[in-house]
Amino acid sequence: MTDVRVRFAPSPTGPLHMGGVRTALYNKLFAMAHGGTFILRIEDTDQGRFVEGAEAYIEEALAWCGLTPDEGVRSGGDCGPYRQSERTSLYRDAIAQLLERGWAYEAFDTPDELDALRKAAEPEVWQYDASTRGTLKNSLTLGAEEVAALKAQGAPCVVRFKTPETATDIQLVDAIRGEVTFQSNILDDKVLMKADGLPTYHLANVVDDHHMRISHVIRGEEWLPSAPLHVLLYRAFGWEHPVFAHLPLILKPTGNGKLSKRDGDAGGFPVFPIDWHDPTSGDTWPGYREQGYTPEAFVNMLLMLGWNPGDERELFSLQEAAQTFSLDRVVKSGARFNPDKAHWFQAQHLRGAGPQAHVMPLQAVMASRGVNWDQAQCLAVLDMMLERVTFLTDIANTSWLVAAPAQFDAKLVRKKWKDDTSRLLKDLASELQRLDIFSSDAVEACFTAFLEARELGFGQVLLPFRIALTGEGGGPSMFDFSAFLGQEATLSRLADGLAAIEAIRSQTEGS
RNA sequence: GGCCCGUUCGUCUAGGGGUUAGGACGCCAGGUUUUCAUCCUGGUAGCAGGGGUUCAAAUCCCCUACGGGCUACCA
Repeated sequence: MTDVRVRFAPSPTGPLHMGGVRTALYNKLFAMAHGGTFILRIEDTDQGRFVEGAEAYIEEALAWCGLTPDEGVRSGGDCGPYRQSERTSLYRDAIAQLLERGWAYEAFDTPDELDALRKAAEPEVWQYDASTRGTLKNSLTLGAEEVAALKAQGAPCVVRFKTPETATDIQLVDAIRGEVTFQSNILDDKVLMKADGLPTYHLANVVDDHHMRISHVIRGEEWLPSAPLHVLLYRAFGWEHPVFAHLPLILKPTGNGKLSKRDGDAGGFPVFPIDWHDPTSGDTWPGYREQGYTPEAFVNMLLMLGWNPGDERELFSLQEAAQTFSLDRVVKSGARFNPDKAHWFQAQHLRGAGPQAHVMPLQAVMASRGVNWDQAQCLAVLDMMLERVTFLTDIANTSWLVAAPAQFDAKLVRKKWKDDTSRLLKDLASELQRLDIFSSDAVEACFTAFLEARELGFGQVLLPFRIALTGEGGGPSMFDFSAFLGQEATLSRLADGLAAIEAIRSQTEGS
């Protein structure tokens, strides 16, 4: 096999969304699996839709996901420049070649004129194609002098592809879908070069893929309809076309259609890998990174949305995935995105990495909230909490970890408190006060002895103890948590908690 | 409208002529746990419909329906 070279070619018209990230992922994985090269090419030929910051966003998002390109604007490489706006001479040469060989022609029809034609034809669909081009203003119908005159006047001019008049089948073998056939006569004469002198996607794409020696074009299904045009273009140039693989789309979790950026709002999930600050509206769109997802979890979730290894494994690192990834195991149908499953992947990756792995990140998260825990404290908290949370931020949001509870679950208090409960906890407090070493084991031993001496069950004292210290009925081992708080804080929380709870109880009785 | 792609539990999917149609998420139940969560065990639920081909069809073919994409001087 020739060298595998694949590219991800987004256009900097806005933030990359998760569908785009998945396309990049599959490209990267395919390159990794074959010892190939993953290229990032910026398709910035539409100056009208250019968005400031979008290119930087793309690079940063890919980097966060671990999908760093081997070649690209930042990474460099032999086939640069990697921005299409910097490759215009290549496209001009290509156009000259096509014009010379009769595969393209110049057209002078204005957008308004074409719009009018389309309007007039309604409800039929009007196309600029082999059947209509003979009646329009182009270098095929106009004389050479007239064309020259128009150009001399500076009349706007585009170059269109001259689709073959004779209807033939255009067949291509898609690596995911198998054989796909199109009738050539349904194709229209696509604009290859716009009036501003910049190429359209079709031209730039084919020219760059050829010059960058791309072996496999792995892209979204939305490109399948233009694949026959691309095949024709390769033929016109006399180039061999790469292998095509059209990926299924990611669909909305509910309702119809492909996932779009507005869906996140309604569904309460991010659509973008990292936060996007829209420079024109000033809006911020949430990203998976800022939601607390680890890149490994995010990428794993994306991986399984349209691909599977053929066995029952679901949890993969990038390297593991690269070892089994293949295009023929990509699913053909669109995949509805499921936020619940994204959650599950995150929880799996969080726990799978173990407490130690999250010490520094947790320390940073806490610091950003004004809580300065040392590494030992972070580790202790992770040991207690990792299996109870999905995100590290869930820990930061657990307020009783940092401060005595401001709220107590009144219903729970009413249910669990007997008349002697507070008395018991006060007795327990004096026992705890006597401890010289306040470790988890020591607290547990003290507790057990306390219960045995009074012939009490765990539930009668432990749950009230928990409620007094956390305000809630669930959470980690109270022995661990007491040790984490330390003797002084434990006792003061207990005393304050009891006071607050007594207030609740007397209120309840009074009403 | 036209062209192209697709359709297995609610969702992601395995299965490609003979399977009790498998797994995962979710949900429900039980167990473990001082509690919650984790974990374990079990349950729930599916081949879009109709015609063929075949001894035999989720699987191959055709039609229909439905879903999706494209149909710009956007990518």
